[in-house]
Parts: sequence; C-alpha cells; structure tokens
Amino acid sequence: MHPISKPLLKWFEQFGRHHLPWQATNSSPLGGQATHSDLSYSTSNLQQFAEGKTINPYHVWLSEIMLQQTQVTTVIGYFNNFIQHFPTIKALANASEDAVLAQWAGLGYYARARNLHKCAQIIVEQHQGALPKKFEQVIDLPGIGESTAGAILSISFNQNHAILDGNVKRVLSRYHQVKGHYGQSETLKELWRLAKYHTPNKRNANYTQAIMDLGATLCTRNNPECDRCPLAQHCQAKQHNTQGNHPNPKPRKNKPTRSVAMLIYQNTAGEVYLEKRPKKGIWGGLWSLMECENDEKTIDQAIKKFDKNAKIEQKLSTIKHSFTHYHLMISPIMVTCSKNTEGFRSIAELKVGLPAPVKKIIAQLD
DNA sequence: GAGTCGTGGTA
DNA sequence: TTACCAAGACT
Repeated sequence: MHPISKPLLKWFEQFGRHHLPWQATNSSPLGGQATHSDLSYSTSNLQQFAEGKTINPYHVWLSEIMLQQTQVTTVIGYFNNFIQHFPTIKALANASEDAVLAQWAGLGYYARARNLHKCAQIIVEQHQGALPKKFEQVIDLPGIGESTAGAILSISFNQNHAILDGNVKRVLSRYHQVKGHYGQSETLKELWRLAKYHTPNKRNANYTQAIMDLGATLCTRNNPECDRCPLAQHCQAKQHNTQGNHPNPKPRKNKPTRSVAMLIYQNTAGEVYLEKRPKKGIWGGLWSLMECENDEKTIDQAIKKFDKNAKIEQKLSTIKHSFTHYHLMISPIMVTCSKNTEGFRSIAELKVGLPAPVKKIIAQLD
C-alpha cells in the first residue's frame, strides 16, 4: 500500500489553501480580524508562529462546525460576521441564544448554532474559557463527533488525529476503490481504517488541511482533475477509470411534499408578528410566522383565534422550499390586524434568526 | 440502520 | 424544473 502523506504534503505546500480566514490570524492588538498578508504559505504551526501569525482554536472550532455539510464559499461570510459579533468564546457564552441564531440564520442546520452556544458555556464553566486539548474532552462537547474533534485538535494543536469528512471519504474511496456507499457501516469502518493508516504523526495539521484541500479542489465529486493530482500514480480509481463510482450514490428515495399556511400580521407600525419555534424540529429556535394547516377551515379558525374580526387581506403566491428530506409548499397569507400587543417585531432591526423563506416573504412586504 | 436537520449552487 | 449535494452529528 502506498502511503499518500508524503506526496500530499508536498503538493499542499504549493497548491493548498493557506489563506482561509480561520487558518491564521495576525496576532495584532486588535485581534479577531484576519488579514490576508503577502506572507507565503506556511508549512507548519511553528512556521506560522515565525511569521507572526497564530492559530486561534476558537476560530478553528467555529469553522469546523460551520463547514459541516456546508461549502467553504458559503461559510466565509458567515464566519467573518460571526467572529465580529462574538470575538471570543466568553463573548459567545455570554450572548443570548437568539443573538447567536440571528447571526447563524441562513446557514442552516441550526442545531449546530445551539450546540455551539452550549459548548461555549461549557468551556467557560469547565475549561477556564479555553478550548480543551484532550480528545475525550472535545468529543464530549455537544455537536462534535469523531471527525470534527480530530480536525479541531489536529489543526489547532498539531495533535495526531485522523479525520473522515466528505473530502477524505471521496479521496480515500477513490484511491483504494473502496466498495459500497458511505452510509454502510462496513464501508465507513474501512474508510476510518484507511484514514488512520495514512495519517502521519508528523505535520499532522498540514496533512489534515492537505487532504481536505485535495478533495475540495482536485478530487471533486464531478470532473476530478486527475492530471494535476499528486496521488494519481497509485490511485486505483484513476487506473481503472472508475472515479465516477466514488462516492457510490445512495439509493434514492422520493421526497414527500408538505404544505403549510403562514399568516402575516402587521401592526400599524409595520411590525410583523413572529413566534419562536420549539427547539426540536425544523428551524428550531428561530422565529417564524404563525403557521397552520393549509386549508380554508383551519386558516379561518386560526385567524379568528388571534383576532375575532380578522379577515384574509391577500394571499401571496406560494413558495416552494426544498429541504434535504422533503419539499415544503408555503402559502403566505396577509391577514388584517387590529392588535398591537407583544410579539410584533420590527423588520428593519431584527435581533433574532428567521428561516430563509420567511425572511424572503417578509422582505417582499413593503 | 434509517431519519432528521438547511441552504444555495450546479448539472 | 428537478434532483442532488457540500468540511456530520444525533436520535
């Protein structure tokens, strides 16, 4: 078996991504704001320190959480905004959940944000405000599994851990032509074995970043650029021209379509009535329009319960919003409103998180 | 093991 | 237009 770490690390020095905002921060008095200097790439944590740059474990942790099931280009803007609002773990711990979700809104998978917030409070209470350095302590934190824990400790402290994210799965399953799809436990077990086999005990941080960079930039799902790949010589998929078989597509299922009515109440000040969603379920912890089943009777009952004299003012065009596992048809309905009690929020200065389609609906109101 | 949990880009 | 999915974790 040909180990990949040596050619991969060499490739990384020249072609890896070295200027992502969470990778290195200038240790200026201002702090927090990552500046992309002209300094050349770094090949080790030590060299990064030598360049006057330092790894911020909080930034690494935050980025790893944001990057779960989410692409780099999407994350960058959210990351920069987030650390501006919450510059330290302590600041994050002291913030309200609504304040955290407000900055996370639009990024999706909101349990990540709720868990991140919980983590910050645990870290302040139990770890003196600093990210713990023991693997067992990190993986015990909510929302952090084996791969994310390994990535955080590898990149932050150059500790010797393997990771197995989507990039690594794709690279290794091609390199070794691993059969089966990633959902199967047998396949996953084999991939973890290979991941640990290839992970070097030196320059671990760079290796972790390198294999993710390879997967993200060359060994992509579609049209991999094998001509530029440092691992092409011994890649089984390349040799047998079976790159397209990895990842092995999951057996497909038909997504159900659900329907819901969303009621729009505006008071005389133009504020909109919003209610906080339960922690469990879709959009947990975000604030949304009042919902009910999308049929005439239920809608009529719902609006009269809120206000006896309420009437439907206008039915807006239905929006189709697709999730990973179902489609949602949203019928927004503007309702007359005589109330002006609590629960109404100014659209202009929202300090809570809104689901993406709800934000779109409200943006269209004026 | 299979479902749940978001969103925007892309083929 | 539709389907798929990108640096997963949890139940």
